[in-house]
Amino acid sequence: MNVMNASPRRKELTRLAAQLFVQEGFDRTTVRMLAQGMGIKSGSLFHHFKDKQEILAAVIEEGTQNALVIARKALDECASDPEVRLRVMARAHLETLFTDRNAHVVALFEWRRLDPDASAHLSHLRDAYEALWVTVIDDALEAGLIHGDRFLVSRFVLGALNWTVRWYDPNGPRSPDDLADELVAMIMPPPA
Amino acid sequence: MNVMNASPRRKELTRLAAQLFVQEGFDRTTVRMLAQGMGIKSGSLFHHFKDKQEILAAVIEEGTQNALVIARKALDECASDPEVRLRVMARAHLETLFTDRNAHVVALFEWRRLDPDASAHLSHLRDAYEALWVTVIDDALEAGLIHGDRFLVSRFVLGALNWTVRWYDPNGPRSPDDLADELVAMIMPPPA
DNA sequence: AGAGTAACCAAGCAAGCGCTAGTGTAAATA
DNA sequence: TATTTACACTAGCGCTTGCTTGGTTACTCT
Repeated sequence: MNVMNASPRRKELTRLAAQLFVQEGFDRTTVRMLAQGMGIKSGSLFHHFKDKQEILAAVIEEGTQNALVIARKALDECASDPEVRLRVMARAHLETLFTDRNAHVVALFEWRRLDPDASAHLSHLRDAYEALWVTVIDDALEAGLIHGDRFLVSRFVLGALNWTVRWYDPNGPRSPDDLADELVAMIMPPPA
Repeated sequence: MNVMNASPRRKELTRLAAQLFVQEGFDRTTVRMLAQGMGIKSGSLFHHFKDKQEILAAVIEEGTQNALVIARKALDECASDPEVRLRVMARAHLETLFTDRNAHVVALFEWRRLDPDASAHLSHLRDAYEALWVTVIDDALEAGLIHGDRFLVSRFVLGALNWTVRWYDPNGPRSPDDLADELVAMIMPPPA
């Protein structure tokens, strides 16, 4: 097997696996389907990945890592105004969600299929991401932009955003940024 | 096989199936696991259900039907004030979500596993339920309680509510009604 | 030219899967 | 009393699953 690293071939296979996992779900995606999509035979898969579980972990890891990087960058680049930061964070969330859609859908809906080791490792990444959200929400609360319990507000906002993958049509009239702005507007009192 | 009706035994088995589907996921739940949980042999399962698919459909149907009944009743019994109706609808949503938790989690996360026929049939139930939401949201918008696009607002609110099954702990300090009130407060301007 | 290595293939094993066929039995119905 | 019905059993068929084994090809580096 390949020594756990991120060979270019392995990255390629991971992207394709993400797509199949979204289409069929992890459990229904057989190693034979994966292999066929990749243009190789099923046995050859295990040269790149130790087992099927590891493919799932690779997909989720990439998605979560990207989300973290993009969110951090977006926050670094924007002004320190709490309202701007809230809007930027929401936009960044939807941006990753839809540019890296497959990986994120897998992360959201197939997380339970991870074995305990992989889950523990990836939980740290996800916690780091959610910590970003909490600071942004805290600032917005302190500035009086929004109101409510910090814990609940962040859960509700993340829920509303994550659920978009269930109904949002990227080919429709609205852009992800549009969506983000509408959500922020919904939880803020109307402009004076 | 039992003639498609809802015998008491079948209801009992359906409830147990819901629990296993939540614990393991539909695909990973084998007919042998179901049978064992029910205290019978795997072959005997097919006296009550035509096939595994039909068990899934039964679970989802019961959950969705209950949600519709409870929401209609709650709306019938409350005043016509848009704010009250919004709050009542949110409370009813979380009430079904957590009293009938297993069935609803299955409905939310295993819907894709339904075959086309069952899906088409159950879609009508779900659409009827969502139609209730849209009227409530419309009234709240018209009364100026909340603001935004009717379509987006209802999606965001439902997303935030549905996502609660991912993090809410019924044994924690907060009641579902509490949660519902907080969500409504979050999207409404603070009391004058 | 020779050694090393990454990528692949053909073949198939052991286990587990959904589901069927045929039978037994106790209670309800005629 | 005779018949039906509801529910359960045993046994296993046919198929798919994740994964392994042993070997081959093509390329790179010395």
